[in-house]
Amino acid sequence: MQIAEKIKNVIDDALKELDITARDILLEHPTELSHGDYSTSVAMIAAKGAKQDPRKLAVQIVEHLAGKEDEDIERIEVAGPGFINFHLSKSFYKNTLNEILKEKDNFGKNESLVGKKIMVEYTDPNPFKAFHIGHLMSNTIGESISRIIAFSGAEVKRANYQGDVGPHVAMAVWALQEGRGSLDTPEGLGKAYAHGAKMYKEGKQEEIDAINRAIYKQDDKSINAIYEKGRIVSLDYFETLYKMLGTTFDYSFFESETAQNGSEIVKRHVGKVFEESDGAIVFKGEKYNNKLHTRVFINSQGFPTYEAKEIGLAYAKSDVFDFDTSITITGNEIDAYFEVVKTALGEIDKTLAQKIRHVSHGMMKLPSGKMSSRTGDVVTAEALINEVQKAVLEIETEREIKDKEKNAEIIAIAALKYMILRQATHKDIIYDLKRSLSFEGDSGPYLQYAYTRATSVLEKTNKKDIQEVYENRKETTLLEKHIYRFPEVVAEARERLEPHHVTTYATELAGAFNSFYAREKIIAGENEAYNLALTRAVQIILKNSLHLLGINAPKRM
RNA sequence: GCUCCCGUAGUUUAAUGGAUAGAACAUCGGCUUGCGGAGCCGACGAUGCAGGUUCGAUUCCUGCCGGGAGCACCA
Repeated sequence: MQIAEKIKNVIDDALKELDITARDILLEHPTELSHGDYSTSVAMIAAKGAKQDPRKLAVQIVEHLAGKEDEDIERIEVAGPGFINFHLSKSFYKNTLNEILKEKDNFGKNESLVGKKIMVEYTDPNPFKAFHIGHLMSNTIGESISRIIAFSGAEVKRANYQGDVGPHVAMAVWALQEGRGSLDTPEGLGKAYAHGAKMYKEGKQEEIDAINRAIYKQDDKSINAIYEKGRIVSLDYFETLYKMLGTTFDYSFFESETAQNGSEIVKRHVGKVFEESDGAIVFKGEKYNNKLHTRVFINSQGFPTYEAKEIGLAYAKSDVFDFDTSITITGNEIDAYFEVVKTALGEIDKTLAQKIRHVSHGMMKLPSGKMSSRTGDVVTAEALINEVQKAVLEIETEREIKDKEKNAEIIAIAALKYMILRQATHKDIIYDLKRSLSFEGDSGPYLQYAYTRATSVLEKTNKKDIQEVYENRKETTLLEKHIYRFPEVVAEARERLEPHHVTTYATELAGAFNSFYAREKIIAGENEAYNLALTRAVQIILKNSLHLLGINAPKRM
């Protein structure tokens, strides 16, 4: 049984003996470590209903808890205005340590999602356009969420949805026909797109619309040739990025595939769900919810918009994988549209709509101003990675590392992913170049560094894989108060779909380990066996944490 | 104008309604026998404003101020 659950049961028993009813017993970790490992405020909450002094009630509860201390719970006491604090015992710490040593890569897993099928859709870059920081955010967050729910036992399928048809593609193809940009490289395509987007506004709308039509219909050989080649160049390029970032998709969906079915479904429901307006087919969201607004699903030219394609996508997904939940990860700029689409889908297929969940993340902002792939004023993910990698290589010059380039790339990606995963996902990130090139303090490299240190210590002994520890230390360390909490952190990150809980925890653990490392002599010290076991436990948990964040844990750096 | 999101040290941020609001960067002051200084220890420093609910509010509610995003044929 988990210790938190055990403590709750003990409290529950005492409350029953006192004939006090409490709906939920809230257990928390006091911020102040001297206040113990767990704390509950039940007495203060119950005192209200019972019209008693909270502190006196807490004392009464503790009296009924007397004798319930066992090998795990060392001490229970009343503190402050009526908190009941639980201090765990050395044997609990030792047993947990042994559990970690035994579980290794599995430590922290839970079974709360066993049997559940979950599809996670993320990244969603558009062929012919740049893969920019926004896509890096979606990829980083989506990969981490996928791993966190897989750690909870779910069957996870990763999906990517790419916009390979639509006006943006037509703009690029038009510009390529004009000899702008280049069909051979992703940068060339990006330039073509930027030029086409500019010219669309400057009088070339009709020509570009004609190309858009031709791409949908696939009826023009020379356009098809440009389109096909550009599409492949983009997609191949994206694949190299996914490899670098550590993502393997199970499914790739394309707008060219969802467009037709989406259109047909929308058209079938005209009159009931959708209606015609100014030649377009729209959904009047405000009729269903006053927070929603009207959106065009099929435009007056007969083309499906993002909204109709999204309807097609929902069915395409459920055709290939009978999911219980489908999570889509996007920037929060589409929050309003997504709600409209979901509401419209709910009118068509309530069951399907209820399985769909949207997780939106904030925008990456540059101090210099807004990014726009339309004007070509973008920071691509690749350029960003290269820049950070260069800074890592400078630090690495004096180190003896096998493949410095690759190692620096791993560290650079860690730095960037950490920056994305360190805060609540819905908040905007202000990208600070100077900060992303600094690897001190809260950072991906800081976590990796703690991991390499632990690894290095263990490699110096012949006890890389410690099985069990028997003797406890005289004094418990701060580390022991951290390591047993990892499974709780994973559970919380999963419930809220918020990876930053893992990031924060891992950073605290790394900090505690670095302090421990500075203070204790680990090898050949007074508590060698126990300290080595603690080092091994930290190594295991940091590795598992980094895994959940989608960050590599190098042995050297 | 309407809708949604955000406002915490100089800066970037954390905190299931709980105790003295936790970190990091920057600034200032320290750390050689001990295993990786991308590290450690210390100092300074914060909840936008005004009400309300509560034993208790950064957290919930209302209003205001400030920032961002969205509001019909782009995604």
